[in-house]
Amino acid sequence: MQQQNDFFERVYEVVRQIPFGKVTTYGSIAKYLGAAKSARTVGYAMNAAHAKPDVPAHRVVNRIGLLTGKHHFGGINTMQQLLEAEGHVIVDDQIQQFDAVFWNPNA
DNA sequence: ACCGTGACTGACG
DNA sequence: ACGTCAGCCACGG
Repeated sequence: MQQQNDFFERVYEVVRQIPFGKVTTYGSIAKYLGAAKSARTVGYAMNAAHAKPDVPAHRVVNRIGLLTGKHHFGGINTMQQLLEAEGHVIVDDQIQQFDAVFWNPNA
């Protein structure tokens, strides 16, 4: 029963495994943790991930590649800039070619 | 212990 | 195709 240990730590561990230039979704992480219905909780965990430099929270977006959590970064454009620095193309706060850069932790 | 909030998602009309 | 509603889990007050 380590699964009920720190839910947040579980999330961070998955996020750290996201390869450079790739992104994933809250739902995929939740599913990987065995709590597919806890996508919102994953997002909440990311809120606390701000204190974890090893957790690239900017690589985590919602299911359509929208930077819903960008406001939680230092600056409104911080998340977008970080993603662009990794080669992503963002238009209207949405990652273009999202399917091509999506990384599924379950796979 | 109860209620409200939230970086979500899927289903319905 | 688009907008709206409800469910879900964890945390703070």
